[in-house]
Amino acid sequence: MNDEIPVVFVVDDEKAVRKSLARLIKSVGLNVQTFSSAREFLESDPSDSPSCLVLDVRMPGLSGLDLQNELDNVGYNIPIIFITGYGDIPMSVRTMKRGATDFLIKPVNEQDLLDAIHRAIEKDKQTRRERGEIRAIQQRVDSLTPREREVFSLVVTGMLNKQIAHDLGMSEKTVKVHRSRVMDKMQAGSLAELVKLALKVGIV
Amino acid sequence: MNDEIPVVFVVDDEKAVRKSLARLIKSVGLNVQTFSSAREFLESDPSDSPSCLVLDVRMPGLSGLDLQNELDNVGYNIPIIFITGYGDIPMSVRTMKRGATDFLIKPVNEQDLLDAIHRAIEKDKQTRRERGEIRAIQQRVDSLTPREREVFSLVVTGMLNKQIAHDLGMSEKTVKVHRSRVMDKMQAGSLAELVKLALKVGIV
DNA sequence: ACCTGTATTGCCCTAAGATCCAATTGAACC
DNA sequence: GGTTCAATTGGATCTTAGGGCAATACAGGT
Repeated sequence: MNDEIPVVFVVDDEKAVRKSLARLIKSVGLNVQTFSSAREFLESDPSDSPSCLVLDVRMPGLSGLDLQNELDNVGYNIPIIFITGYGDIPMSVRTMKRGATDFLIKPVNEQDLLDAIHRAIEKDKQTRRERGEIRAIQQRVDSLTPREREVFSLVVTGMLNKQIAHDLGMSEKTVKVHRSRVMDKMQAGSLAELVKLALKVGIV
Repeated sequence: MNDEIPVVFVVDDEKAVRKSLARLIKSVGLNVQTFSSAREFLESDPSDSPSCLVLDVRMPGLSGLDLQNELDNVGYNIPIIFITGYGDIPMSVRTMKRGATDFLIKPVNEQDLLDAIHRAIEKDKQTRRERGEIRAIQQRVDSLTPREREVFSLVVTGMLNKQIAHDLGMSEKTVKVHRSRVMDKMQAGSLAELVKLALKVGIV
């Protein structure tokens, strides 16, 4: 999934710009998908391969800024490279503070854009790697029963079985059984590993 | 140390700007220290209290951008708010990518600047908290003897005393002694806590 | 009624970790 | 030469953790 060919999404209302950007991006061996509006992009299917978004700031209908907000709201955080012909400093600063990876001005320097794209793709690969790992761990957590989850969260704070048993009002033996299942389901070979897994999914 | 009154450093070559910014910042109860050049700021003592830097981009001698680089190189990462009368988009983007917290244009809107300053101060407080914690943990690690450190790093991977003893060519008994000292010196009440400490200082 | 998953507990036994006491060796330092 | 510290090991004891086997209980679904 991560070794697929990266895709660059281009959203611009001018057909000539789309064509020229697509040609440039294809020339370095990357896949391209173009959209003539933010709406059109929002209605497309999220990509499974590493990707980034090259986005015109000013467009009829939803602007590039609107799209950035919208993607942020739905939690689809793809690296965004803005390109614009009219932007001002406050606009560029706002988008950068919201997490854009770059902000280029038209006419865009080809090498600058390609560099930005490569950085963005790398960044996306990295976040996909991390997310994938978190998801895998979270799935294991989800497979725990309610009781197992309780024991889990207390175990990783360093509490002894005895204390956990007292806290949850059960016998020490029961704690041991749950604890053992937790280690199994979480695929942890040791308490140390279990703690690391817990930290990665925020069960502190 | 963190509950001291925050300090805002102002670096601008124009005296009038310094005076006006200082007056504004003082008016909301913050301390101010002004500098007429980047050099002057670099030669001052780093602050112990939460602080941020309000920095003019264009100045004779070292520019604001140069100062940002220099501070980055020496690892003094104070939140920086740029202000400028002449800046362009690429410049603002470059500084933001390098970690500036804001980039405002002259004449600066007073409320915008104060908002930016408060955000920057909060950010600095946060990084100071985190750094302080890391430093405290690192000091404990530094108090470990070489052998204890070795045992430490193996313990937090989840290895058993027996395995550690074999790996390091010592008896299991010796491992236990080192391990016990590690728990003591690291002030960890349990293996779970020890693992958390190890992760915070990057001993994975 | 029957089966499954979850939760619970008891007893027993082994392995592992924690603690306390005690001792030896070598290197560094005064 | 004496002191201090790091590293090492042994023994004895106690506490924890983990696993096996067996059993009870309850809820939901077929």
